[in-house]
Amino acid sequence: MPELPEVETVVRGLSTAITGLRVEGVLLRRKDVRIPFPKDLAKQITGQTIRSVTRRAKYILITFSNDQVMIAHLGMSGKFLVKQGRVKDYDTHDHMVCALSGGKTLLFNDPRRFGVVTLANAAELSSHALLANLGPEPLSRDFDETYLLEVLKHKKQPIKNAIMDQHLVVGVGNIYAAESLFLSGINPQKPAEMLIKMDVSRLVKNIKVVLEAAIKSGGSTLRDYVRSSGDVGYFQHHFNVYGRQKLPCFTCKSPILMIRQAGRSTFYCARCQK
DNA sequence: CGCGCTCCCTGGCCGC
DNA sequence: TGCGGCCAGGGAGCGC
Repeated sequence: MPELPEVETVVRGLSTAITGLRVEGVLLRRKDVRIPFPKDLAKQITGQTIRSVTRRAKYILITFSNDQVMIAHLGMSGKFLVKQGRVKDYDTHDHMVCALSGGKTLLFNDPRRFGVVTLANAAELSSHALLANLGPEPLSRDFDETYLLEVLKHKKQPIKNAIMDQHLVVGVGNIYAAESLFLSGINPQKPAEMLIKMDVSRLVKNIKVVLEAAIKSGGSTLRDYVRSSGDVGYFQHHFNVYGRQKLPCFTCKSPILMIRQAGRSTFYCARCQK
């Protein structure tokens, strides 16, 4: 499901829905997703109040009144759902169920189980193994032309793979990598070190443009992705290349190509992207 | 050490 | 309709 805009959308929805509520009970319906749930998860958060819901990269951070932070990642298919009332019949993939005050129920559902739910102390959060080596936030001022030029220097890997590397910049996944390279007129196969300053400048700008536009649309809804409210996102209607193989480029009418890079599908226009 | 490949897992869709 | 194959928004780990 999620790249940065989808995670940001989930975080905003969750923040509104559950901030200030108290955890009345936790049910784990299996012992792990991608990694085991902490053994003392229920004990650590039961009775605590949810202080905030924030984001770092594609990780959702739920901070409790005892300074425990739940670090959650949605992987490919993870969802947080907030329901009014207590849930009786669970979906097969409802792995974590949190009963909250106000009669609300928070569900973590993840069919493919590539997601993560774990805990850390607030004070040790930034040095936690999952968060310690992440690159800058793409929408922050730290992500600029000077930075990207520097980290792409001497990188021979294709530019698309480079911008999807979370150590280099976070939040850019398969969709938004393709879309930002299209807007920048850069061939996704171009070795990163071959980008000239103007390419890098455009790429930085367009990564920000595309992510911000997607957040405004509530993210992209593909397949069954829904926000915790059950609403869907709309940004998929703005794709220029993603999923448009063989269809005419909106700019030049030549067919969009689909190739495979590092095991992932890449979509681009060979005429517009050099 | 930098990079690509494989794998984790389930489900939906397509073609036969 | 049933079934096999292929694909999927992520990322860790391994081997070259």
